[in-house]
Amino acid sequence: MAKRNAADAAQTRVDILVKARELFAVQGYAGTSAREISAAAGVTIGAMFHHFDSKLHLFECVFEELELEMDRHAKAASNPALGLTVLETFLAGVKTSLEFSSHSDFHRIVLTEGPAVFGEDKWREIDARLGLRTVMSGTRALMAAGVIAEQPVKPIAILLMGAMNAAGFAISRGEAEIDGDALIDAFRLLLVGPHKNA
Amino acid sequence: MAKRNAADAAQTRVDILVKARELFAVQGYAGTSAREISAAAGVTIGAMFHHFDSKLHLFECVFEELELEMDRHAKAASNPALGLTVLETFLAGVKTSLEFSSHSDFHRIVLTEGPAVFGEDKWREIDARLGLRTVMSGTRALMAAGVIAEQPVKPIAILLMGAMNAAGFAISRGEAEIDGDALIDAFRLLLVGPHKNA
DNA sequence: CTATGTTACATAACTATGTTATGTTAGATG
DNA sequence: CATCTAACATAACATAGTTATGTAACATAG
Repeated sequence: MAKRNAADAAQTRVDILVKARELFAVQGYAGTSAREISAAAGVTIGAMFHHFDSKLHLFECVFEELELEMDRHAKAASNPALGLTVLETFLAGVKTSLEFSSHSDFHRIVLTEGPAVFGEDKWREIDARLGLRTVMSGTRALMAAGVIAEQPVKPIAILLMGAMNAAGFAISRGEAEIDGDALIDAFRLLLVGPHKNA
Repeated sequence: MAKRNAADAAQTRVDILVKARELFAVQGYAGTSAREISAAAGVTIGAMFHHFDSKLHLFECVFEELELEMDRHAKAASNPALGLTVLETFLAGVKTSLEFSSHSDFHRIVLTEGPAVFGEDKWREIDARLGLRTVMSGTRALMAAGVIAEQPVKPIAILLMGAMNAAGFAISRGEAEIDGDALIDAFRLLLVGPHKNA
């Protein structure tokens, strides 16, 4: 078969993206060959390279897709919900992002493969552009409410975002003693300090 | 030339390790070919594969070397120094580990390439075995001293270790507003909370 | 409706890579 | 001195990403 219509071609492209995502998520970037992806998608390598400039470009497209999904979830969660305190609103955002970080596709492709495939600088640039702004705004709210001490916002936001990422990693390991609630509790206590509880 | 003595062979092995470390640190694992390493070390590929089973094995050896260096530094810093408070002793440990995380070799090879090359599970296993115990013991000291709230130690230790890693990443980027002191200050305020200062 | 061009693929060749198989030689050992 | 083995070198191999080339269906112009 050769050229069908534009809709068919778009479908082929989607098929490739779907299979690439599945394989990258399980086997990683280096562990997945271009031929394996094209075979899984039911097309030839030539077709794949017709739709994507390179294997790296294909990975970028899968990566971006996951980023956009994450972004959608984060925006939904950062909605200043009904009657929650500043702290609990922040923690709700943390919990959502944390759940997302533990999605195996996102975790493997964005968090693990991303830095090695793109190089750190480029990856951090993307990560900061996407997530740090949200965390910084939440952090400012915490400071304004007196939950955390007044201080420059960026350093503390970096620490909190790092803690969130680490929590996502920890959850995805499925280790004993560690689950979302335990980490959220730890986050709450970390922010509130020992003086208000006990 | 062929077989010299055992000392010469050991030197050859070291030469390969040194060059592999340099190249992996700059170009990453996938971006560095075995032939490039052997050429840089002044040997043939055959010689390289005589000393190391595979490219992965060579990477493992470089990785382990960096881990041991880190371990040595961490132990030196966790020495309960003269007259420091529990908090300041903990922060001194944080600062040392943070400085190390910003070493480009360690950062690239252990923190960035490691997870992608080994896979996350194996990498986390190594990371936890090496670092988490130290952080947990420091965390216990903080709790005993009343600096942070009484709670299960592992979740909070995971968050703190994640924050430390993120701080190391941030520093290595050389971004404006961010340096070791700023992050240590943020760490101090995060632990102490708003109630003791101001 | 036919001619033409473009798009969407397929096939196959090219190069570089990790790896392995096969030498070859110098030093240790008996 | 004979032999064995360790320390290399050389070359072949399979697979990877990539590219060049071919081909057929569809859209469009006339």
